Amino acid sequence: MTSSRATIRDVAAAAGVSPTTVSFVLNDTPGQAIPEATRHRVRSAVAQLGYTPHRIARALREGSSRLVLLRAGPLRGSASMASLIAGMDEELRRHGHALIVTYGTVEAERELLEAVAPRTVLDLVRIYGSGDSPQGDGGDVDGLEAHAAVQLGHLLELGHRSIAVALPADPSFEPLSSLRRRQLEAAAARAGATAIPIIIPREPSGAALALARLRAEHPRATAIAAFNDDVAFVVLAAMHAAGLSAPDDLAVVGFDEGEHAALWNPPLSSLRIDAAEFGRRAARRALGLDTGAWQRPPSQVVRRATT
Amino acid sequence: MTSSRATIRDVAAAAGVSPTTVSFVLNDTPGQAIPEATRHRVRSAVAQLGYTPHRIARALREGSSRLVLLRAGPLRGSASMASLIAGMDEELRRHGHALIVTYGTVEAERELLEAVAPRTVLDLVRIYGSGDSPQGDGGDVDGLEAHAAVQLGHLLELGHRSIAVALPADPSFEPLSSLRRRQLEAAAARAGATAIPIIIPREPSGAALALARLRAEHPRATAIAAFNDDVAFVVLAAMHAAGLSAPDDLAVVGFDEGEHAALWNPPLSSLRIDAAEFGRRAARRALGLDTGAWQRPPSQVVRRATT
DNA sequence: CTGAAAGCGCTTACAG
DNA sequence: CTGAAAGCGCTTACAG
Repeated sequence: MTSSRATIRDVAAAAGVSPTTVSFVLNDTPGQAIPEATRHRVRSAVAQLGYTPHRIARALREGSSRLVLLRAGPLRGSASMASLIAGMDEELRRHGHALIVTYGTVEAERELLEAVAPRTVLDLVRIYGSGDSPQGDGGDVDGLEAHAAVQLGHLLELGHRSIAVALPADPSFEPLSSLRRRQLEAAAARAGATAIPIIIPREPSGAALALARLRAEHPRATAIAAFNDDVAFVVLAAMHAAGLSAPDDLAVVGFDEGEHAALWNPPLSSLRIDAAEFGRRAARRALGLDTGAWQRPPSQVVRRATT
Repeated sequence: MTSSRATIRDVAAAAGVSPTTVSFVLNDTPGQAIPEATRHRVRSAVAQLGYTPHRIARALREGSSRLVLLRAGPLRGSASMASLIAGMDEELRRHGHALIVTYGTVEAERELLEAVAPRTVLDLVRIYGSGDSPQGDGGDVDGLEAHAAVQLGHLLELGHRSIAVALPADPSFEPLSSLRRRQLEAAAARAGATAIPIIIPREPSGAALALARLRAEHPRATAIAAFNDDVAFVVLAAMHAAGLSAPDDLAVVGFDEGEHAALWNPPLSSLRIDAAEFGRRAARRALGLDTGAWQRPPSQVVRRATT
């Protein structure tokens, strides 16, 4: 017995109708008046034969696959990626689409695009950075801006008024790091506080220098809001080397809490982001669906030893 | 001017031949005696029209895409993944294939498989865990086993003879963690040393308990070979809490060095793995190509403060 | 040495 | 209410 997969013709034969009718029933094609009895016969045949449409054939016919490609870019390793992807994947699947995440180079992507012919290509930095509500509305914004406000809010509540914003030196984080800087500066200004951008290189010597300069030029700075946990770790290492400790000399808070924050010595306070809802919304938008009422993205600072 | 993409018929028309001939030339179909002059005409037309074969149509005809799907599984976040993927991607691309890496759930994968119809599905744990040379040949093995031997060798060279093997408690690391345990036990036995497997939970209290038990039951143990950097970090945190320090009380070495090893307090010695060559070989094997002479996978311990 | 024809499995005007 | 036919863009027996 050869068990090659059932085709739409097999279903048609089993249901005593034409492939056309099967297609109409399966796709709920609008404008067709097919009686419930016929629909039922078709569905039974589908179930019985275990028929599932051939996606490649459909893609050839329709011009593209029911697939969405998500370009992770520099956000690749970020902690909230997992929840974002999970949310997006779930929502996409609910609407018959599958998600492909790409981490690779530009050349590799060209091949991939040709091979899978996705319906949509999403750029994570773009969607995460911009959100879909009007910009500059004074607070009820989404995506990264809201998260940045929560991170800063933690420091503000603790009484800090002069706050350094620690950005990575690695240029591959652009345009994300500039965006963050602007968001934090705006949020600080709204609260009557000061944000001081500083660049933190990964190498210990460079980091030490950046830290020393901050201390010298801005002696009133009492806290550091880091671009992400990794930058916070570099800052913490530089502070340790300089005989400084958190939060006494400088409070430090991370962003997009990863699994190392709690393990670090000292344990790092950081912003925990659940991006699942954000992923779901991005998926709906990509499919041209209504995104519904917006809820603030859930994020909160988990306070540990460094603030 | 409509710029819909060129098809094989357009190329055929431009070259004054049939689509059949174009296909034969483009695919170097064996057994066809096409004169160089004709081939040249075809290639010129291809270049002039910027023709590139429609991958979906080809996939429908051939039954599968020229695509390889790599299942990352629990190795998802591992540091050597990036180099492995880069090597695999490069080699695949050289042979007209593209790589898709999947991190998702089983349900999501089903959809994806249907949608892209990959030529091959690779399971990273399986290929990484087993390698392709005969097992148990006493050293000239590849993949994880060779790496484990290098990690242990570092401790052996430093004079350690009773070495704990710190494994994660998370069951999702199976069967990888059992495999590693066996590899390390075998390598230790060959060197006349002892390997002591211990399970390290992620929670501080559990980790502290595991550490205390090790100290009590195996007072002669002087070193710990960790399953990966994360386990090493948990161990280091537990040691710090217990007032122990590395390497004086216990030497600690990580595995598959990530970006946090150097930043940690204290800086962690760890095994650095370059898996690009491994990825290239796995790609060749997946395509049914000769894998060539094997070279030991490059890995080395970067020594820092903990050993 | 080269081409007409069939067919991969769908969807969708079009006709009745 | 339903179906025959065309066609998405390829590849590959088959025939000459």
